[in-house]
Amino acid sequence: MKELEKKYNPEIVEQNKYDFWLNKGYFNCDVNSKKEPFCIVLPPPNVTGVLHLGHAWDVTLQDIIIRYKKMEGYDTFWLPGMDHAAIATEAKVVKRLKDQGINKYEYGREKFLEACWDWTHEHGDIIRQQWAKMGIALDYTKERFTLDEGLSKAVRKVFVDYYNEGLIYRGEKIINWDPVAQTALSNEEVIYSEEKSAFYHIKYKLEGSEEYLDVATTRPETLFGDTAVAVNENDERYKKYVGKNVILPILNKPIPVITDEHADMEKGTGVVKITPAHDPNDFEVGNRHNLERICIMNDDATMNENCGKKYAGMTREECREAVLEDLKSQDLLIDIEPLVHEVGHSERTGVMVEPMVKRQWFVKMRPLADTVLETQKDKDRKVNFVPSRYEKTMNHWMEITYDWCISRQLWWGHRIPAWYRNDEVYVGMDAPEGEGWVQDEDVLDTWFSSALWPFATLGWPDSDELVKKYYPNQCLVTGYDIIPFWVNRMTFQGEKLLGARPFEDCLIHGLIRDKQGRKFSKSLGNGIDPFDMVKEYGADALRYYLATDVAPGTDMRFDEEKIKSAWNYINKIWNASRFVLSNIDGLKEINLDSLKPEDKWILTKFEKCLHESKRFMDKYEFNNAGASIYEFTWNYFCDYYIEMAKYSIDTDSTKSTLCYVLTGILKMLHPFMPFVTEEIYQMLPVKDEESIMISAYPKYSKKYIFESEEVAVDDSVEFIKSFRNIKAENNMTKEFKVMFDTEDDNDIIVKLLKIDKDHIVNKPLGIKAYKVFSNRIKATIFFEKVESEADRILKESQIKILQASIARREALLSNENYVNKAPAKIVEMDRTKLEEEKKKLEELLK
RNA sequence: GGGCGUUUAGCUCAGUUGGUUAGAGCAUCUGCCUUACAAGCAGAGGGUCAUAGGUUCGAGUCCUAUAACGCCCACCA
Repeated sequence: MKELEKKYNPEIVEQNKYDFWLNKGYFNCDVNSKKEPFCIVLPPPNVTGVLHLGHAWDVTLQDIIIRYKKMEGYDTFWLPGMDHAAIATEAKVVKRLKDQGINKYEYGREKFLEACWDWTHEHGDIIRQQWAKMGIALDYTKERFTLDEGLSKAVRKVFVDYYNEGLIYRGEKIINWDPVAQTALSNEEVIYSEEKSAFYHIKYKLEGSEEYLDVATTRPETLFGDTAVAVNENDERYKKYVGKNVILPILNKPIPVITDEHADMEKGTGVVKITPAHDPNDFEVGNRHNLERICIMNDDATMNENCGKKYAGMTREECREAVLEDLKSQDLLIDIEPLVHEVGHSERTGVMVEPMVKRQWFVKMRPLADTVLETQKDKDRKVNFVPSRYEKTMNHWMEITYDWCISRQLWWGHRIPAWYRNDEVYVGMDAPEGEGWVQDEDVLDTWFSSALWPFATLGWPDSDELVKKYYPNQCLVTGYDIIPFWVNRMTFQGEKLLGARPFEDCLIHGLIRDKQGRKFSKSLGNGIDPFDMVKEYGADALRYYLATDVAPGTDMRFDEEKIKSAWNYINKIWNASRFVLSNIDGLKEINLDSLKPEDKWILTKFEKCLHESKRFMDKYEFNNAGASIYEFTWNYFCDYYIEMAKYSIDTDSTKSTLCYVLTGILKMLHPFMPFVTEEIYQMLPVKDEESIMISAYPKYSKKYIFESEEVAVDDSVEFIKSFRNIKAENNMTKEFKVMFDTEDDNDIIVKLLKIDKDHIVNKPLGIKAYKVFSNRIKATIFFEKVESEADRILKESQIKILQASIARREALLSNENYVNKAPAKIVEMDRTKLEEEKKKLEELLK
C-alpha cells in the first residue's frame, strides 16, 4: 500500500486526476444509454477575460450536481461553452488594437474580426485550463461557442421566422445610445447610478412679450432640440398660454405651448420642455402631437450643426457650460437648484447613455412574455426557481418588459440577416439573388444568441437526437443578476421555439462580496483570484467553502479563513483515512454479519446522515448537506468510532465497518471535493469501481438502522461527556478512583476515558465524591481534594438549571390546553424528559 | 415611486411543516505533545433571535406596524 503523507497536500493530490477522468470519458454523456438524463448547460463565460470567484462558485455548484447525479445513476451531461460577448469583447479588442496604434475603422471589418477570433482563442484556452483546475466534469466533446456555425444558423433561423411572423421588426425609435462604443443598447445594458446635478430654471419668453414661462430642466444643452413646451391641460396657471408660442432661447425660434398628460403639475414648475429626439418621454409626447424630431448630436455625442456654429463640435458637457453662460448673459437663467438623480450609463464603457432616435431592429415582447406568464402558473410546465422567490423576479420582468432592441452597431457578433436594395428589404437565411443587395452592417445583441443556448447547443434546429433526450434541461445554475439578461430570455425563447421551458429547475446563487460586504471591483482593488486560493489550499477546499458557506440564493462575503477551515476539514478526513487504511490493509471483503454494538451504532448514524444529507442534496441545499456530513464525519466517526475501533482493530467487524463507513463518507463528499476523495478511494483495499466518480452513491437502507444499539451507545457517549466535563471542571489529576453502579460491561467507556484498571473500585471510598450519570450508566468518582468554592458554585448552578427546567416542564404538563392540543409525541417526550431530570436532580442532591 | 431581501454569539453564517435548554465554523478562556491528525484532542464561556404589538397551549419561525441596511425595477422633466 502506498504510504500517505502525514499532512494533506492538495498540490500532489490534485495532480493528474483531471486527465484521468477526462481520458476515461467519464465526463461524456451517452445519448444511447437507457439511464434518465440529467443535463445542465454551463452559463457560457464571456471570452473577454479569465474566470473570477463568481465563476468558481457557479461552476462548483454545477459540478456538485453533476457528480452527485452521475453517482445516483443518471446519464449526466454538462455542456460547456463560451460566449462571444459582442460588445464586451469588441471593446477589449478595440483597446488592444488602439494600444498598438491601430484604429478599428481603418483596420477594416475583416481584419478586425480576425483579431477578435485571436482574442477568443487565447482566452478560451485560459478558461479551459481554469475549468480543469476546478475539477469540473464538462463534456468537452459537445463544447460550443455562441458564434460557431450551428449557433449562427439557429440565430438566423429565429430571426427570419420571427420576422416573417411579425415578432421582429425594424423601426425608428428612441433607444439607449452608447457614444463611445457607438452602438444601441438594450434597457438591461444601462446601469443607473446617482449623480449630482441640478435643475436649471430657464426663461422661455412668450412670443412678442416680456412675460416668460419658467422651464426647469436637468439638461439645458438639449434645448436646441426643443420643439414645444408642455403643460398639463388641468393646470390653471398656464391655461392662458396654451396655443401661444414661446421663444426658444439662443436659437430665438418660436415653439408652441401644448398640453400633454406627461406634464405633471406637481413636478418642477409644471412646464416641461419637449425634446423628442433626445428624451424617451418627449419622444412619446412628440408622437402624440406630431412634433418634429431634431437630432442635435453626432454619434459620439458631440453637438452637431443643428445647434448652430458656435456649439457644433462641442461635447455634451462643454455645450452645457457654454449654454449656461449664454443664458446668464442674456438674463434668461432664473435659478440653479441642486439635485441628485439617477443617470444611465453604459454597462460596458461606463459612459453616460444618450437617448437617440435611430432605426434599429426590435423583438416584439408582449406575446412572448405572455406565454411565459401563462406557463409559470402551471407547476408541471414552469421553471422551478430555487429559492422560489426568484420566480417573482422573472414574472415581474415579463409583466413590464417592452420591445427588445437587438441590433448593435458592432462588428463582432451575428450579422443581421437582412439585405437592402433601395427601398426593398430582404430577410432570409442567405443572401438574396440578384444585383445590388447590401447586407445590414449591424450585428445582434449577444444575448440574442445566448437566449438559444439550452437547445441550439443540442443541435436545434437541424438535429433532434440530443434535443429529444436533453431538452428541457434538468437544471440551470446562475446568479440572480443574470435573470433579466439571460434566464428570462431563454425562457421565452424556449417556450416559443420548442414549446417547453428550457429547464425544469433553476438554481440561483448570489454575488460574492469582499469581507466588508463590498462588490469586487477593479477600482477598489479588492479582487481575489480564485486560482491563488487553489494554489494555497487546493481546489477541493475552495469548492467546499463555496458550496457550503451560505444558503441558496444569498450573497456571500469572501473569507479566506473559511477556506483554511475547509483545508483543516480535508486534513482531518485525510488523517482519519490514513488511520483506517493502515489498519485494514489486506481486507478482502466487507463483512457486516456479526457486528459489535459500536459498529451498529456508527452504521446507524451513517444511514441517518445519508438519509438527511440526500434530502438536502436533492433540494440543492449544499450548505445543509455539507453540515450534516461534516457533523457525522468529525463528531461521530472521528471523535468516537475511530477511538472505539482502536481497541478492537484486529476484528473483522471493526475493519469492515471502518472500510464501509469511510467509503460512504468519501462518496458523500466526492461531489464537493472530487480530488481528495478519489485519491483516498484509490487506496481502499475493497472498492466497487475503478474510480469513485463512476461508483454508486450509497443507498439508504433500514438494514443498518439499529435503534437499540444507537440508544445504548449514545448513552455511553453522553456518560463519557459528563465524565470528562466533571474531570475538567474539577481540574482532576490522574489520581482518582471510580466506582460503577451498573453491572453492564463498561469496557469501551473505561477505555475511551483512559481509566486505569487499578482505579476502578467496588465500594465507596471515604473521600470526596462526584456523581456521574447518563440514563443508564452511573458512576461515582472519588478523589482526594477538598471541595473548593468553584466546585460548590458549579454544582449549585447545575442544580438551578435542572430545577428551572423541571418547573417549566411541570407547568407545561399541568396546562390542559397544552396536553390536549399538542401532538402526543411531544407531550410524551416532555414527560420522559421530566422523569429523567428529576432523577438527575435527586442524584445531585444526594 | 414600485417590488424583493436582510437584521440570530465578538466575526461569518445555519436554523425544514411553529414543538426538548436556538446551532456551526472562526475567534476567546482552561487543560493536554493520548502512537490518524497540535492546522490536533478534551472542556468552558458567550445570544432579551432589530423594535413594538398580535395569533397560538407554544413564535427565531406565522400576521401587522416601525427602524436600519442592501438589491432589483421604473420614462420622474
